[in-house]
Amino acid sequence: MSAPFPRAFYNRPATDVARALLGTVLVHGTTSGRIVETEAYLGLQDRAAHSWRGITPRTRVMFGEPGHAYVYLIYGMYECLNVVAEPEGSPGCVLIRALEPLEGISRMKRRRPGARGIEDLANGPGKLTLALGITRRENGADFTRGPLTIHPPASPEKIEIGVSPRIGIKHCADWPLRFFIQGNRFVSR
DNA sequence: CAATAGATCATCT
DNA sequence: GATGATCTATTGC
Repeated sequence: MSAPFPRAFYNRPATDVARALLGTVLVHGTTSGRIVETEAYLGLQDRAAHSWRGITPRTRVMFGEPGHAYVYLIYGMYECLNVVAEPEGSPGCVLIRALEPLEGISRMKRRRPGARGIEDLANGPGKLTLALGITRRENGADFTRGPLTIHPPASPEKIEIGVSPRIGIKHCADWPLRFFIQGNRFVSR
């Protein structure tokens, strides 16, 4: 596997990072998956973003150095993984919404007993954190160092990027900030 | 198939 | 004290 992306990869607008992450490989321990769906959250202008009001204990990492993880608990039960983008002080981030499982599939199945097939293992933000064993312990982790890392695709590929409004939010519900690999069967519904 | 309810808690008002 | 960047099971056509 090639080296993780350098810090500079993450140091640009959240929408750019969201598109660039499609097709890349997220690795945690012995499990990995190809990122097939992302959403951008912009920060102060974006009322759907947790960081829109400014720094709080929870949103602190999003105002920090790019290339770190922001993991939070949603609805009291599930955790969601975000990649911090943009220069320090600018709180853009990217929610990872779906993965195509690559390595450690038997382990993922064990962590997700309800899943019917490979498609259901990580085709949603709460599912992929369970499948890869990512929890709030990983909040603030550095994607350039590990054990949680993101790598370029193993082989070059051309993908077609689909765009739509984001899922499950109330504010700014019509902003086209969700990106996915067109036609991929591991994208969430 | 589509719609809906329930689980469950950290975070912010 | 209200509110979610969700998922699953269940109900109703």
